[in-house]
Amino acid sequence: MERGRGALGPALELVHTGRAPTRAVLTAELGVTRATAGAVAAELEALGLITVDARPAAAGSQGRPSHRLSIASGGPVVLAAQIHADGFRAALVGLGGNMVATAPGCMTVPADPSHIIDAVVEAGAGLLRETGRRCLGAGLAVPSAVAEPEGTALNPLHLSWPAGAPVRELFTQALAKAGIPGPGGVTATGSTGNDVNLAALAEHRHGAGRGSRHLLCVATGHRGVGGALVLDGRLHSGSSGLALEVGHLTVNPAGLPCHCGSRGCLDVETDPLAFLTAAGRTPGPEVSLLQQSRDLLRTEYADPAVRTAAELIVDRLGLGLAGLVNILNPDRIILGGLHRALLDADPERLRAVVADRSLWGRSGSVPILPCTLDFNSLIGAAEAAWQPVLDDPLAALG
Amino acid sequence: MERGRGALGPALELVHTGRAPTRAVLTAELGVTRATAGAVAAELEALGLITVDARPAAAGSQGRPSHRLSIASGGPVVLAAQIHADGFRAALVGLGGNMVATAPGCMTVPADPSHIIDAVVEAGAGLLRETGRRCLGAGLAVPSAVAEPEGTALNPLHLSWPAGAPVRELFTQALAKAGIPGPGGVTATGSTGNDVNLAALAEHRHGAGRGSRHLLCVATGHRGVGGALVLDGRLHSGSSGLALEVGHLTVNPAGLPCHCGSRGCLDVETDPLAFLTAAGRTPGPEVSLLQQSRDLLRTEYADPAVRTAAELIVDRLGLGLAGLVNILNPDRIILGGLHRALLDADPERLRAVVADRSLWGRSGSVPILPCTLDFNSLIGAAEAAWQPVLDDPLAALG
DNA sequence: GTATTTTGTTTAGCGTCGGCACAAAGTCAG
DNA sequence: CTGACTTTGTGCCGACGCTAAACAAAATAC
Repeated sequence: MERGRGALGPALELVHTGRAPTRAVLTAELGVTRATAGAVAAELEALGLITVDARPAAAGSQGRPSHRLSIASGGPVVLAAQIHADGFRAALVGLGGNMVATAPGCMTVPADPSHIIDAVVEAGAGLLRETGRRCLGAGLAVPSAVAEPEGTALNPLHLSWPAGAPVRELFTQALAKAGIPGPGGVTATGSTGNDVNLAALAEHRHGAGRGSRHLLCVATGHRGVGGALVLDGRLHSGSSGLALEVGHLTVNPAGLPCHCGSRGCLDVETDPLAFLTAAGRTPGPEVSLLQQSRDLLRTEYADPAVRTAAELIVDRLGLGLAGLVNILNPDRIILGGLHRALLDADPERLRAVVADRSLWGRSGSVPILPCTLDFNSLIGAAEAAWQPVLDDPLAALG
Repeated sequence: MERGRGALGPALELVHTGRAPTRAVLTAELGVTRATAGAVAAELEALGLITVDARPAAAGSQGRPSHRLSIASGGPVVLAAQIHADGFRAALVGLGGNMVATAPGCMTVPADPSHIIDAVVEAGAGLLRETGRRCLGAGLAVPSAVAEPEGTALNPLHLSWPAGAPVRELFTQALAKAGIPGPGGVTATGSTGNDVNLAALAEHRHGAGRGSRHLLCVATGHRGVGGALVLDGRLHSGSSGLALEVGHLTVNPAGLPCHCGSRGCLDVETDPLAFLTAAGRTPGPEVSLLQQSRDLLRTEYADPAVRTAAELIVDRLGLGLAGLVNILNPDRIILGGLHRALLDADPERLRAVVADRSLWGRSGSVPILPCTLDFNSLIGAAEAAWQPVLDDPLAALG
């Protein structure tokens, strides 16, 4: 009677990522019969996850007009949270990456991981109480490499946390304490992950990475460079969660010494501090280095010193990206943070450097694109939290 | 009636890789019921791919003794071939990596791709006539990067072929001309692939890589360094087959210039020529550089000059491997060619360098192992040819 | 107004697998 | 030797998830 259990997850993912506006394209995308696609859509609607419009959409073309599929409003949400150097953000996120509610965003120095994670979860619990929405899971992004499968933060550099803080365990405990219900009525087990990884996941699902099968994302925030790889729609974080540490590729053999023991690493040669220094500016303490760099690029790009500095950083970045292209052979590259701003400032130069310095650059260069979600690891944390539901909606909803 | 169609492929793969000696462990590995595992085994036996021993194996433990599953002798084979600088090899390979028949191995300079591929296929056709075995597919390894999905050899450096030679198309045409039957009675479409990639596949299925989920292989033959990555049992060759070009990581900033435009690349700093030069030896023309290097390591490692040279190369190699560990986070590394010999000469030094120079070396170092199949790309070509059968035995056998 | 095209639904049926009872073939304890 | 136990293998049935095919619906095309 109830058809389409195995295809339920893929179907939900298609609607979730906006790739299945109607049952007709759902049929085509899933490669199943119309009967199955119809049954799957009916099942997802019965679960309260999507809605099928009663009236057909505006026709225009020949044939019977199709009914629009959309994310159910008022449907379940997940708790997404992000911890950064100055505090945290928390939000409820529905399917389709819809922000349902956002907490004010506390600005405090997150000295003790346990305290701030408790606060994050409490903020989320407040949002859930206010909105009365059903919560199916929770995700947390931290600015640190996260070891798998333990879920410990190895280098929470900007947070003055102890290395190896058991972030996932703390998060799970806090969720249990706050009584946040998760899949199957049980208290949710939270997902946690490296923020660049999660931001890349967000770009893949809802941003510039949609449709890519081998997506490489590189970004620099305040200090250091982060990378992430999304293969066939799943984050590739290596055998223990520590892959894509791209910051220590050598891009300037005679360059600055790096804490890794080498010199001229991508990490220290292409971050905002390197750019500001190259442009001859002394960074001020008032706003972030990233903000100062962006402002400089926007307002003073005509200044030869600024332009030369930008080109220098672009050349180094291009060298690093070329190295990554040689190793990973992605079909798309998305840049965030300062790298995105540099790409915007002079797209052709960066693409030329990458094509020139990668081995197979001449036989087909990789598209290099700016991120479209501003590398939003909050959305990414939500994506990670939705993953179990996308994998098996029935099991996740009980 | 006939159960176990979906589990047929995974079951065959388990027997093929020697991980399912009996139906009982097949049950456990597949995560199905005994009924299903039994039906699957019966089906595979009916297809002539495996045999179930009539007599139970020696018991020893409590309970009903189990019957041994093994690869059917006299069963179907695939044609595997390898082209190298001095000629080619061709063989018939059964399931389980069993060499069934080997062609004498022509030693001629492969000037024209079309001619040598025709010769390879002719040799294979001869083997098939002699043995009368059924052929289910064919695979060819070439010492060059192979672009996907076109199947063209981009840098057949040692072969004096034109860059971009359509290897797969030539191979497929030659197979059709020779009338080599493939899956479903139709003429086989051949697989072709980069030889290091295929050798890595062989190591994963039948060698030191068995059971690894994130396997990195690095090897140097005569000149240059090749890499390959096997993720969850499938070769990862990137979006267009050009991934894992690991030869141009910088490992010696002040080093030799490389044809890629940089200097101090892994390619020119850790290959046999670099080793021989560092040891103060003038390479002779009689045997290959790889052979000379191996001999030197084996017979004169006591000589301080040789030992120092080896340590120098090991240090550079360790730096390159550490860079790859930072990016790929494999759970195992397998070395071949000279790199394998260097590992054998001083395992601890290489492991220490990698642990020290990789970011997370202290929190768990990667096992670095020598290859056990001598990086046999012939077996790897066979694995690639078997893949369709392993994916769907029924479809492949008609 | 009828034909055509495309979308959606209903019904029947089939293949694959799990569940369960049962049978088979060994070890173990006495 | 005998019976209890443990593990392996098989037969039967039903549930589930899909396809196939016929039918129905709603638009455009002429």
